[in-house]
Amino acid sequence: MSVSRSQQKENTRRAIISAALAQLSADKSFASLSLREVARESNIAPTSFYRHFKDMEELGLVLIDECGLALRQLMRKARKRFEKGGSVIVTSVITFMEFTELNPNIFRILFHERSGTTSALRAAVAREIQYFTVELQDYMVVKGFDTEAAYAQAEAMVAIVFNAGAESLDAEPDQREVISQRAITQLRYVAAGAKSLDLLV
Amino acid sequence: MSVSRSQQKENTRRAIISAALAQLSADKSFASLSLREVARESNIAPTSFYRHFKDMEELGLVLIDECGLALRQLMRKARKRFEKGGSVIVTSVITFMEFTELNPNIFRILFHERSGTTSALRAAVAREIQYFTVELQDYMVVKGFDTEAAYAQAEAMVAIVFNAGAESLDAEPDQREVISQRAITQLRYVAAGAKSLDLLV
DNA sequence: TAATTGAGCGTACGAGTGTACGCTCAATTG
DNA sequence: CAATTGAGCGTACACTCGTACGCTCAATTA
Repeated sequence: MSVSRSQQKENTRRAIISAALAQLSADKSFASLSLREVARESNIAPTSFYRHFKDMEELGLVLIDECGLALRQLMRKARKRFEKGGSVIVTSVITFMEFTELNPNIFRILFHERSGTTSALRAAVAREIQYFTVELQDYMVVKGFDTEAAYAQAEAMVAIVFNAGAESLDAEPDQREVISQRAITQLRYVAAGAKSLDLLV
Repeated sequence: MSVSRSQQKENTRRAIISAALAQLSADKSFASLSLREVARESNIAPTSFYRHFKDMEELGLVLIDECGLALRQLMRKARKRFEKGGSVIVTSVITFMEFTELNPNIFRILFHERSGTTSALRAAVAREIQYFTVELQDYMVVKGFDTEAAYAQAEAMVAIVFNAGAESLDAEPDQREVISQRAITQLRYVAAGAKSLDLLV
């Protein structure tokens, strides 16, 4: 009945990570989360935390990684959806808004730590968003934009979508549809503007 | 040589407010600022703080108000500038980027508390940004857009400008120009897109 | 089987927190 | 001039926090 040692360690590690994610909410940011709180929630002694992470910052980086992973999966999902037909913009916004509704805390941690107090976390979040942006940029390049115009367009779109996501976090459920529709309109402005001002050929 | 009592009280109040603002930085958010730290910096006893504010949240709301005021003054400045001629978009972006460079902490508190942990502060920041957006919306309505299209356009522009401001906070000085130029490009996309898709007449 | 390893625990410490309570003493009021 | 008011202070208390240290005891290794 004995459990392998490394297996057990991995279990505890996962327990810590999910304990941390579970505690994050609208009223509890990562910065306000203490090592002891995480330890309590994962049913380990405070000092045992150090067997897995050097400090809270290291845990934070892992959390951001998890969130980034979720974001990348989201992108893949959106891509699959609109490859089956339908408007790229509409599909992307719908997919993204679904995501923020189903995993508000994952989105929250990204959005909050983006302007957070720990520069390592800020950098990590910036990297994840950059990844997201570059992916979109590539798509625009294929459509015939030069790299700079494609990046500007992609960045603007990401800013708009994230802004809508943030707005929806505090909004009443019946406002979400309005927010989505507006984001779609805004993305269309960007797409149409970029096309008329900067599309080559 | 005696100083009026209410005068003295107001002085201390101002001291508390500036002490708080002075302590905020890239590494110190309002949430991580303690009552005792503020008291120390303002040269009063911790308990004297309560003679002026019910708790830190009340101070936070006042700080957001101050920042909102600064933001509104900024808008007026931009307006004056471009009424003297020149591109509205270019002037606005330049004015805004000047602001974030000269008062990084004021911008930081707004940007950070927007996704913060205290719902009252989040609401207060949202209100200030909303004010900013509506002001821009009015301008678009005058240009001939209907109210909804004008709001969508204004909101997108605010999201883009704030995004650029946030980016510039962590950027090297020589990157600021690139960020500004990109923001200008992005705003032009929105303006051109909105014009071609939604402009009446 | 005997020795080693290492995850997890309990204790303990110093530092920092918010705030209750009661005092002082100068400005204000009557 | 006497009484009242209230900003500011010091003390004190009951927390929470991160983490240093040394132990245990099951899984692993040799």
